[in-house]
Amino acid sequence: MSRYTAAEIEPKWQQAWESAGTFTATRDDAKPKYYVLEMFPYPSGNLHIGHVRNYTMGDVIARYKLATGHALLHPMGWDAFGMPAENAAMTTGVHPKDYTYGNIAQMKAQFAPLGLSFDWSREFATCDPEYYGQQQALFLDFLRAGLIYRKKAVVNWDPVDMTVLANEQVIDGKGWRSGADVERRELGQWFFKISDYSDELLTALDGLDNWPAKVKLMQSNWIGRSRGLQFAFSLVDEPEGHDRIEVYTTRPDTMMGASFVAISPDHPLARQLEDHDPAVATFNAECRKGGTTEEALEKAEKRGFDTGLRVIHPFDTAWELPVFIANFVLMDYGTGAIFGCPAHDQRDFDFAIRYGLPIIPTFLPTADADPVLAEAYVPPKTETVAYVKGFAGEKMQTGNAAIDAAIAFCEANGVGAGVTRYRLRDWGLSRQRYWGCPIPVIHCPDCGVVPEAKENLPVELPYDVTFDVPGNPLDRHPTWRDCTCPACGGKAQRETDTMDTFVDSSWYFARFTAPRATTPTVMDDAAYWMNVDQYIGGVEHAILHLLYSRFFARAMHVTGHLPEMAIEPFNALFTQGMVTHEIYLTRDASDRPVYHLPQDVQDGKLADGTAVTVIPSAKMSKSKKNVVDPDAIIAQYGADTARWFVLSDSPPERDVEWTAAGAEATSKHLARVHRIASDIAAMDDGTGPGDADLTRAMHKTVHEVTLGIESFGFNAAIAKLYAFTSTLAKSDAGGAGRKLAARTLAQLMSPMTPHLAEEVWAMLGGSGLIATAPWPVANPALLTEDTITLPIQINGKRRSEIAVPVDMPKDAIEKLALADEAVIKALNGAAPKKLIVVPGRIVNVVI
RNA sequence: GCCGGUGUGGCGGAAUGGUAGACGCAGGGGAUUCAAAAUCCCCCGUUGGUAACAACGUGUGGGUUCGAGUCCCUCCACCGGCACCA
Repeated sequence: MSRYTAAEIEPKWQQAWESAGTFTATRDDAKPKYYVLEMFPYPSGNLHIGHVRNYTMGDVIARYKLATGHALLHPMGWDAFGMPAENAAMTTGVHPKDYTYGNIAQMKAQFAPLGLSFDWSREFATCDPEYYGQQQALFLDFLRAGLIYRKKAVVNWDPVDMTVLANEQVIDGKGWRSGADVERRELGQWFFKISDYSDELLTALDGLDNWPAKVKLMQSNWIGRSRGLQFAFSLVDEPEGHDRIEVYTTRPDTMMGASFVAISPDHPLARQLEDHDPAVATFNAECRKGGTTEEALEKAEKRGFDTGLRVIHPFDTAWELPVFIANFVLMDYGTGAIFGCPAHDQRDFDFAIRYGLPIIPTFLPTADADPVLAEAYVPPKTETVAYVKGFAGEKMQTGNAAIDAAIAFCEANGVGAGVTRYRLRDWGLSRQRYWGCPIPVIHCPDCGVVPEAKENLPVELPYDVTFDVPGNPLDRHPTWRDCTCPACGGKAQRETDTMDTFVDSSWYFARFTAPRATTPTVMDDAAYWMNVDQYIGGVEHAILHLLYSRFFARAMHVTGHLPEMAIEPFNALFTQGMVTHEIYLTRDASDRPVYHLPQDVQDGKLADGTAVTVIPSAKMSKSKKNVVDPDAIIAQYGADTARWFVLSDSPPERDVEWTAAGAEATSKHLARVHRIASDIAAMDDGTGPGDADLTRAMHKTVHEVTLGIESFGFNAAIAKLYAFTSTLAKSDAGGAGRKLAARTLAQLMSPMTPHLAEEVWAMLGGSGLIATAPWPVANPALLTEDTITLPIQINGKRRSEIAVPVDMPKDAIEKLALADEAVIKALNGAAPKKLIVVPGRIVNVVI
């Protein structure tokens, strides 16, 4: 009897698929097409167990769709631009290009033994000039179509290294290398006009039936449509060029409770004041310290500066309000100015206490409540329950209706206008970095900003750069910057900013439909393969990547690069959980964190006995070193074991904490399947007493596993396969029946453990490759039992059970239930208060 | 701070509002063996009880329902995102 040796069978079948071209995407009009895509990886150089889980899931879907008769597209590529390559260049001196392509080669080699059904003939990396050149072509088309523009935007500025920092590089408000206090500084940048699509991107979410509700909700909140009032406060003493302050509020019903106006330190008025008043300049400079993230801004201590300016309340010319500059007002949102209503907003309440401002309630929980508040009273948004001091002295109720009424009242009285606003901001794509797609424009002293001519694309990154000083090496490259203006032919300079790597990943799915084309896409191929039928990736991409891709698909349609049917590029989305692991940490002499790999930690200690701090499970990341290397598991047990284990261990949408235990058990199970199959292969054909039972169990399993795969219930499907394996092992069916059952088992396992499945299939005389054998179909007649056990509850607690024919009518079940011994005893002669019979489910006797 | 999610035995987890704990791991017992490995069989939420059985039990506290892990509200803990990490 042969033994299960993964190391022998796995390369053999990988070779067989390769030479048969099993997974080469081929257009075939006789079949439905299916495009399955997993979010492509950043080539860190090391495949970790999270990748294995992610790509195995996609592989299961891909193999299942192939077996159910689809023309399959299942491509793979590399999201290859980004900061890590530049960081490596700075720390180890390796060139980002060599680093990246080296990592790609290494990771591709790690992918090979997993037996994934990728069509490698379509592979590309986003750092291939053939790819980013087409991205530059898209940029030029978008620019021409008015989808890209230039404006100033804030960045994190390291005043010591004189360089722009990513949010990740700002730690507690300080630069990660210099340790200097980071400042917010404005820079001219390129922007995609994604805000033009706010409403479209929001309403189109409704059509995404096969997207997780939580992702649609997150996107919806991110876009953040709000209805509010925009109006202006008149300034009492008008500083030069300013006679009013425009504000936007979603709570116009609280206007009568206003007690101050606050403007952003970046508001034009604040900037003007700072030019004349050193105290304002000092305050504003203080406000500009720290990083640019919304989190940092929101968590910062709320501070204000009284400008001494006063404004007039629009409904009472005698009512003057002070104007503060406040660090919590953001120039990017609304108008960069707000009015504060301390009575009904906790942040404003705290601010009012701090600066001695009045707290004027316009609503109270009840008509007789104390109007002196101890904390802000936030009235319910949707219900109309509170007592309200409304406009012009009358009382009204709160809620959305009141907000609408407030807008109407203000409009009628010539105070502002109701407007719809979106939280979504335009997408800044400029990055002051080397390792990205160069922005193909030229700055000409005579013509200004001039797009590069398409025939000059790709604008390739120069190789001869150095990373010995901070900043973008393109800025100090001796010759690359110099060029001729495409418009006037005079001397000019290239833009040295490169594109945000989110641009790279916003259209790669479209590029896979024609990866070698000399245009970004080919309409005919895009029309055939798009959309992605199933997209799979981490929930951490639920907002930005997916929103940007949805925008890009629309922009590509507008510029003639995608058909209209592809403007929502992902038909179905599955967000898989992350593989997490504990983080092991020590501190160096200057108290900086030093991370350690799990393999270097034993019982909470390093090899030299140093105790490590254990941080609870977190997303695996290279920088935190909490990664698990799948190579060792594959070497010891084989790919099928690794694949089965990552799928069986927990539901795919949930995070899973990796533990080494369990791989051994999986390996034993696969060996058991192999052993059972070889025993069955040796049997003579014929019938046996267990034929009917085995057939029934087989059809049930086909049904359940098929449903499990289609609904991403991989762990539950695997549980059914365990159960069926035991059934088969114990069956006394004849050889013919058992061979069929074993072949079917192999087919059902084939998406998860493709190599073992092929081996078993061949052993049992299956024809051709199991990968392309038609998927088994369950006979519906064999899926139901003749008799079922019905639990009987008394007052909702299970007390007994009865066996009934599956189609027994309700009244017959009632009679049978009332005749049950436990029920008779509980009733004690009395009639039940209520008798609930749910056919096929349960009986509940209420006493 | 804001937005979204998750919480069930020793562990991973299962469960269209209908028998909570499927399946797997770990653990215990047994068979086989000279012995072991491998394999096969049985037990396995907590407490009480010889047992039958009973009570309790799905993060907390409430609610809706004949019936709640599942629906609603409150709170707690953890995870993800917050626009320059990818």
